[in-house]
Amino acid sequence: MLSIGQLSARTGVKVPTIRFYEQKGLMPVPDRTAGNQRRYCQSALNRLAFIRHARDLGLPLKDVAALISLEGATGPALERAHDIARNQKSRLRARISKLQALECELGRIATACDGQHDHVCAVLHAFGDHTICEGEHHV
Amino acid sequence: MLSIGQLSARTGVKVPTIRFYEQKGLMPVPDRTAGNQRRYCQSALNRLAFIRHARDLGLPLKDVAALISLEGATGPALERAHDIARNQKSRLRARISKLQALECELGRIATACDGQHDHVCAVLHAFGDHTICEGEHHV
DNA sequence: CGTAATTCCTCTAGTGACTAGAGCTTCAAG
DNA sequence: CTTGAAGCTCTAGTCACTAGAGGAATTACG
Repeated sequence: MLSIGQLSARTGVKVPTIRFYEQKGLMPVPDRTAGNQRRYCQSALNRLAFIRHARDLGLPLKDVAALISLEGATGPALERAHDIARNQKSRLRARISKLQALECELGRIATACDGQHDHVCAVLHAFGDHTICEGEHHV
Repeated sequence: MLSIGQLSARTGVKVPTIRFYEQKGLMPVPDRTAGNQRRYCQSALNRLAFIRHARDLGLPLKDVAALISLEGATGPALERAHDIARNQKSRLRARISKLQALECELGRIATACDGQHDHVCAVLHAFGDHTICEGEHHV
């Protein structure tokens, strides 16, 4: 049986975050000691790792909740899980290509000034001027 | 002189967002009609484009505010603008590489199940199991 | 067994960057 | 001059946490 602090230490998830997940219905309501402190078992550790992993992958909590509700399910209901994975993948891809365009532009901006600073800085101008951009980046 | 709605239409920034920027001190306090409605001139349009562009580049509002305060400045104070651009570029690069790793993994997850659903779905398992991952992705 | 340090509890409120809605007023077109 | 769109202020909600207050329980040490 783990205290919330031990659970936190083993998963890297902060203590208030664990309580927050419980409040949101993502973590099961744990047993309590006589003194009202939470005690967790192995399955809670697995659940928390699941949440953490899905969050690392960028899923919003409601998608995580949807996946949790599918745990142990079989049959066509599982299409939902695939949808979530596929959707997230395309969101991610769109995000990546946008960010790459922005990185490219930031590179241009960062080198736009010769460092002399004896004039109005080109960096500021570049931040302000969308029309300088070679590619589109307002997705 | 533009109404807030016209300014919104020309920049693609929503009306409540413009008011929000004003409240945060990013947009200058505009003139008002006798009936208390905001009226904007060209410089407000430029300012809003500046904010929007910097936001598109991922800068938080406080960095945008810092850049705005440097507008028209010359001399060594402008190092700050370069810092902001450089910092943002490296944040962005880190973010991109993390997202790429995640995309890769999501691809694996999305194809982890044969679509039969007559067993416990591998997608769910893959979401839960960090150890399957080939590369590290908890940056 | 006593006490001190640490961890835990609940609750509220704050973050960032908006977004939504209520309830009212003003403006522009016909 | 009326009507409907667009404007106003203000509050509250979103998401995913995070921080702090004020107090109770647990653990470690002597």
